Amino acid sequence: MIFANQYIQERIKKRDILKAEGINPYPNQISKGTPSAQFLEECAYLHTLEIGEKSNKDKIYSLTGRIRFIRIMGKAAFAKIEDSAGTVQIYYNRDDLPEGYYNLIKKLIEVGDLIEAKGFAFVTQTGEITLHCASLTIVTKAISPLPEKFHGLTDHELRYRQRYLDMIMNPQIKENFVMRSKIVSLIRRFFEEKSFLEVETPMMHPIPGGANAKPFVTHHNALGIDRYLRIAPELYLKRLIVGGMEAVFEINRNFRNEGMDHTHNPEFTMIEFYWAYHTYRDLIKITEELFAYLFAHLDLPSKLPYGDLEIDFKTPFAVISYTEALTTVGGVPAEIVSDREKALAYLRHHHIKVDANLSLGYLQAELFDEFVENRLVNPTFIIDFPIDISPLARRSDEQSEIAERFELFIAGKEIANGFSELNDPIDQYERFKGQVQTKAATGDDEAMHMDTDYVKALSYGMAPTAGEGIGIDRLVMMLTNQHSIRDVLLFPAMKPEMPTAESEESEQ
RNA sequence: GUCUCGUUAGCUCAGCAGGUAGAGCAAUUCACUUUUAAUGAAUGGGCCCUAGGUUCGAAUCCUAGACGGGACACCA
Repeated sequence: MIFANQYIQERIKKRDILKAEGINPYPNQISKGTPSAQFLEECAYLHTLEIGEKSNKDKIYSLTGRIRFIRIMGKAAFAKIEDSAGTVQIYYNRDDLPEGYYNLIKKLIEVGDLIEAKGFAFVTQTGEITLHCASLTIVTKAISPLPEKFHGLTDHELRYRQRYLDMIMNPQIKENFVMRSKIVSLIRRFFEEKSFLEVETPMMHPIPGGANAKPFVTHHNALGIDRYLRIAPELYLKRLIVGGMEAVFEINRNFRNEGMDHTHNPEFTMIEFYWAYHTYRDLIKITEELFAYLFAHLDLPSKLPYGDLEIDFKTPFAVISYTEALTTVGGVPAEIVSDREKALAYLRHHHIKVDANLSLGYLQAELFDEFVENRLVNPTFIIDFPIDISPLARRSDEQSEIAERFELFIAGKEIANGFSELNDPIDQYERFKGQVQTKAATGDDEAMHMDTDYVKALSYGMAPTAGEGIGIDRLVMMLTNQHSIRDVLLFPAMKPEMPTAESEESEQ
C-alpha cells in the first residue's frame, strides 16, 4: 500500500487528529494571500523605523504558502512559507493565537503543509521582515514528507519521475519552464504578426510522412486499422497551401519511435511553418528575424554561454553551402567531396562504416555528420543540400543535384531545417518511389512511404512555397544553457519502474 | 544499441581487506516566547535494487537482469 511508510502513517494520524478536533485539513474557499514578494516589498520601510518600533500592527496581511522550515522554541515558533513569488518568514506563539490553539496545532502543522497565516508585519531581532500571526489555518495537509531541507532532492531519476517534488525542492528549475513558455508564446506571436495562420492537423496519420523516422503505431478499433502517431505535420500543412492558405504554422508534438538520450525524447515539440510565394532564401531571413525578435523580447544578450562554449546569436548568421562546409569546416579535400568512389574510400579510411551502394549525396551526408556538424558552434545556415537526402525539397533550377534547402546549426546541433518545397507532382512521385526502393534495398526503415494522397494534392497545384521546422526543445536548451532535453521537458519520458512484489499485491 | 558510473533509513550520503548495518537532516518524546540548516537530551526507523553463484558466513566478491546518470552511435 502506497501509504505504508512510517512517516506517512505518522502524518495521516495528524490529519485524523485535526478532523477529530473539528479542523478540516483540506478546507475549500481559501483565497490566495498577498504574494510573498509583495508583502516583503510593502513592508521594507519597517527597516527604517526606530529600534523597538519596527512593526505596523494596523495593517493585517494574509499570506498563503507551503511550509519549508519550522523552528519551534517552546511557546513560540518561526516558520518559512513559500509561494510562487518566494519565501517569507512567519512568527507565531501561544499568547497571540486564539486560546489553546497553539498547543493544539504545534505538532499538527509541519513542513510540507500549505497554510494561511494572518497577522501584522514586524522586523525580528536579526533583521528579517516577518509576519506576526494572529491566526493560522491549515489549507492542505501534506501526508508525504518533503525531502531533506538542506541537500534537497538531487536524484535525477526522482526529479524527473516526480517533477512536482522537484519543483517544490528546486524552485529555480521553474525558470527554465517559464522561459520555455515565453519562447513558445513569442514564436506564436511572431508568426501571427507576420499574418501566418495557426492550424492543427492530425496527429494520427494513416501513412507516416514528412520526415525520416520510425513511427509509433496505434490502433483504431472502430475502423479496425492501424494509425501512426505523426512524425511530422509537413505533408498536411502543404495540403493546406494547395487549398489556398498561403501562410500557416503549427506548434505541437511529434512522435518518433527511436532511442532516448539527452537530446531526444520520444515526443518533442516543433514549429513548422509554410509560406507560399517564398523561397528558402526568404526562410533564412525570417529565421534570423525570429531569433532577433526572441532575443529582444526575452531581453537576452546576443552572446550566450552554452556549457564551455559561448554562442554569438548576432544576426545575420553565417551561410555556407553544404559542399563548401565539407571542405572549409570539415577539412575534406574538394576532389573527395565531389567523387563518389573517393568519398567512399575517404570514409572507410577514417573507419566510418558505410554501405558501399550509397549515392554521392548520402556519402556527403556521412562526411558532414562526421566532420562538420559538431564544429558549427555559432548559428550557421548550411545551404544547398544534396538532392538525394532531401526527398521533399525542390531541386535547384541551376544545379539539378542540389536541393534548395538549408539547416541551421547551433552548438553542433541541428535546430532548424527548411527548404523550397517540391511542388512538381511527378517529381515528388518519383522521389517517393526512390525512397520506397531504398527502403526495400537497404532495409532503411526510416526511408519514407509512398503517400499517393499527398501526390494527388500536389497534382492540383501547390504555389511555390518555402517551409521550415524548428525544434523547440533544442532551441529552449540553447537559450537556457541546458544540456539535457529532460531539463526543458516538464515530464520527460521515463521507463516504467519495476513494480515490487509488495506493490503488485496490494494494488490488486 | 555500446561503454561507463551509480542504486544502503523518507531525503543526502558513509560503510566494502567478506564477520550482528552507520551519520546528518526528517520522525517520536522532553526542555526552550525573536529563531535563521535554531539549540540541548532521549527514542524508534532498513527486502543494503532483483535473481542466481562463490563462501562456514555476502550490503561488500562473481554472473545475469531492472532502473537511473554520463559519454558515444543513430536521429530532430
